[in-house]
Amino acid sequence: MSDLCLPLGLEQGDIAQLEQIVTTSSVKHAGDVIVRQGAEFTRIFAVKSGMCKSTRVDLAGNEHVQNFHLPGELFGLHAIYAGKYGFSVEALNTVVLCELKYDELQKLSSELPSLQRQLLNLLSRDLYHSQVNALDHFDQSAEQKLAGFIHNLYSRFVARGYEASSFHLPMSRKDIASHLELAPETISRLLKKFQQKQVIQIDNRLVEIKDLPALEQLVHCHALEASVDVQNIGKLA
Amino acid sequence: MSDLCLPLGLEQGDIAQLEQIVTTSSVKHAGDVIVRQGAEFTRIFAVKSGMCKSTRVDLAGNEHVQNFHLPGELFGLHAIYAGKYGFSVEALNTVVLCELKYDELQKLSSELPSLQRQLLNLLSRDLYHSQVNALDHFDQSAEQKLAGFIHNLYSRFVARGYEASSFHLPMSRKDIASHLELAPETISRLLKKFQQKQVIQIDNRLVEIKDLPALEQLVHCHALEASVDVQNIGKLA
DNA sequence: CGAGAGCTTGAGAATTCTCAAAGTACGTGG
DNA sequence: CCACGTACTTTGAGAATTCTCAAGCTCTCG
Repeated sequence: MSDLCLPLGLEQGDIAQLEQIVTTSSVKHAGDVIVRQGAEFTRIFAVKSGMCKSTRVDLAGNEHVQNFHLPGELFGLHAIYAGKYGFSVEALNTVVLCELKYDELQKLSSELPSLQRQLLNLLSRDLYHSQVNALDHFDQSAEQKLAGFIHNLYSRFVARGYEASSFHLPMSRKDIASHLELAPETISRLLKKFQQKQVIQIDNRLVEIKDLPALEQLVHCHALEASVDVQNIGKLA
Repeated sequence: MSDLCLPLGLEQGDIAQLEQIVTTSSVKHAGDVIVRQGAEFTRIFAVKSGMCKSTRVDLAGNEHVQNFHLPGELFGLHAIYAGKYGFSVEALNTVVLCELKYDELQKLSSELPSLQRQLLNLLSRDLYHSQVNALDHFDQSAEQKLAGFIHNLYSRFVARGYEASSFHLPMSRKDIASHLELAPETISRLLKKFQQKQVIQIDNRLVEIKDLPALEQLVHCHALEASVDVQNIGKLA
């Protein structure tokens, strides 16, 4: 449990101190707002189970889905600097959370060097992901983005030890579209296309990955497309 | 100078310690590589003068310009977690840099609470920018992106105390295009369009902002376009 | 002054979006 | 337990932005 909630890699005694001092748990249900954009920053959160989405209303008034938070993942670190949250966070299904008060966490970290190092590592990891992964998916086609999204979810489930060849998407097509900056219609069309290529099976919000190598090909290599299309002409016609 | 190189907001004595222990300076020239993608992480850098660009070769082998680094800005913090740099950094013109060895910085920060806090703040600030600003510019049109880019450069120059109503762009159109994920031809066409609208004056790589409110309108509001177009039909015909 | 990189301009092509309508799932109340 | 309403999803057709390719121009630097 401490592994889920605080993947901090601390020494045993330090973990105990951390949990006793700064951690509380809470349960949220689909649609519950956990954090409101612009609210004062007091806590960081860790997802123990369930899934959340972070959304932001931009300067032009449009809402964007920034990310989805899976079990074992943290959110809120971006708000340390500004002192307020840059996103709203909402539960997509039933979610169990850890909450850590940042002021207590910071105080404790000045006493525990391993905690301090770990905090810097966590921030840096988020920074790395947000700067590097963003670029890796930047100029991709809609097809590559969606394939990358499904594969990314798969990888994150696997990394947490879940058997993830099939999983539930608790978010709407519109949420996925907003996250990838595509139109919901495009998501629909591409999911169907992937299914026709036998790469995935999609039944409402349940995804099953039928051909992982093909999915990985879709992410990186546009060239696959033609050959798969040829293979499937017979089946579709 | 310490203000430029280390905008850390530390107490006086702490600044002195930091500078003496971990800081060295170096000068680079246009085209010099400062950091190579994938190289072992040892240092973070601060730009004292000049401009750099961070680039990354993605998994598909395409190079992207991640960001440009202006005087007073840091780079390298993303690499703490992975232990290696995710980007190559190259000087765009003559650049003076501060270099800080991270292991020494970390050691010092466990002795200086204000430095520790400041490190967390800096990481969080980068994270905030990379997560929030990325979203704010995500689904914008090419026009909004480019206007936003010019306005962002302007703001960063102003924040550092420069008189920035006109400034030099040391990067190529191709670099700008790559940074905004547009084609270089699109950059050319839009710069010309902005000039025709009398929003900026562009002469090769020198930009002059002629109408700041109009530029800000371009960033946020697509509606302006029509009216400006109408105003300029006479002039263009 | 010449060579090469960088920039501009044009025309046609392609991806993705928008709008509209029909179909489907889910939760609530009868 | 079924019926209904609402929200979500799918599908289609046409429209729009941005890209690609190609050619000519220009600036810089040796």
